[in-house]
Amino acid sequence: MPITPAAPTAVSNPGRAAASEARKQRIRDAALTLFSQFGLRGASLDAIADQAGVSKTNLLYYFPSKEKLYVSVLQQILNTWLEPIRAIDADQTPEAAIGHYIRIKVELSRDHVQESRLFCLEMIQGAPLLKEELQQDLRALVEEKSKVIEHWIAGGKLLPVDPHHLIYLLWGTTQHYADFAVQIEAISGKTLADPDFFEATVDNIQRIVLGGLLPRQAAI
Amino acid sequence: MPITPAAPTAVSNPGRAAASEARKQRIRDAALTLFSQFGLRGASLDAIADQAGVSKTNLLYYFPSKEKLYVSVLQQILNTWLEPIRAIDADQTPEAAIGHYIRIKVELSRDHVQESRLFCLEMIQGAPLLKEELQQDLRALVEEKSKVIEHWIAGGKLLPVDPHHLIYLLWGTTQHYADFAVQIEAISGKTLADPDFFEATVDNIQRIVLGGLLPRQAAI
DNA sequence: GTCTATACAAAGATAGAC
DNA sequence: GTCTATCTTTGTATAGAC
Repeated sequence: MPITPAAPTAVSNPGRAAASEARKQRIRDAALTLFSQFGLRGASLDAIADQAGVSKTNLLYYFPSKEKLYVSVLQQILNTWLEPIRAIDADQTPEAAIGHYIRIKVELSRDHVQESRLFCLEMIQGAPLLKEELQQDLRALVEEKSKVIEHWIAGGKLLPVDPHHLIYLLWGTTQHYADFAVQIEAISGKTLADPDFFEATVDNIQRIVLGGLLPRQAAI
Repeated sequence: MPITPAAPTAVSNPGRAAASEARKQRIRDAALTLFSQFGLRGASLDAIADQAGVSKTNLLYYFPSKEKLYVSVLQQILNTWLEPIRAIDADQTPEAAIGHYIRIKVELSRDHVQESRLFCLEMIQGAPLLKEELQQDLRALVEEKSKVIEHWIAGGKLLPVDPHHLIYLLWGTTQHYADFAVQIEAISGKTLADPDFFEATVDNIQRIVLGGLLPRQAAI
């Protein structure tokens, strides 16, 4: 047994740093659960510490303040969050690229509900802690992908559409399944955890966005 | 001067009830502002009273507890919120009905940002105070309008689509402009208050949803 | 109806022992 | 690194005077 995770003794214990990081991650996970439900102010350190299985004092040893903890959680999310849009590439057909993007985003809504909700909460509050990064990184990323979409349109592969609004529609529509899951469950009686409902969700969004609702006329 | 709004004397003063209701409404408005930003727990009565221009004690005279106030605010929202979907009617063409619905909902996102956000917050938290009404009224309403959509599909006026998912797409997409306004402003530099941006938003959503993105083939 | 004063609990954060 | 005890602030709510 080379590693003793609970060893509280000396300084340069092998595995000590790892154990410390593991505990920090446990606290972040608990924080995500509570922040995503009640927001920064609404969640208490008491409740977070309880959920993480540590004492409040101990939590404050790892994260010196509530806000530091909150920022630390948000930071982790942003990385996950911008991944799918990065994958959009001019070499793909728009059908494949957008269809795939929809699927990936619905998967995110299924597998990372809490992240989606915390992100949403932060936006609703005016994103005081994320505004900078939105205006820098995200804006640049969207601009880059908008060019790809315009390239498709110029090549006649896509009907004319404002790329920004297309992106907003894709975001809004897919995130809705995470943020409003309660409403969806109240109405449809299903969640994305149900494989059939998941596939139906992806399929319907893809069909509406790509093909539209109105029957095609015979003429061009 | 038959009406003395500030008269603190007797009981059956004419205009007394009206003045009382006006003050209650001012408190509700202030509560909406703060609840929609920080949630039920995150908003303090102190801040709400301050925003409404009354003392905290006085606020508690009109609304005996924080939760009562919160519920009172939510109740008002729900009515506004279900209005647009009620207007959907089988006698319209689907193009007109859905096109109009999109416009109305984007108007809501422009004119009732705070309501949209508070509704979103409540959903994210699992809608503890609204779940009942969602499962009853809203579910029935959606079921009714889904029949209209299916009627259109059966008549060949609409391509086959699951009505529920269509409704979720319309909700998600339009509300996004209220709830994620900060993000949109960070990227596009515009808000729905800008008439051009408003029209572009309505137009693009309508075009994507009704017409789709892929160019029509020559054949049927 | 409105105010001052206050009770009482919860919550963030620190001090210091071990 | 972890714990107990404690300080301080904030926040909901009530009592009672005017």
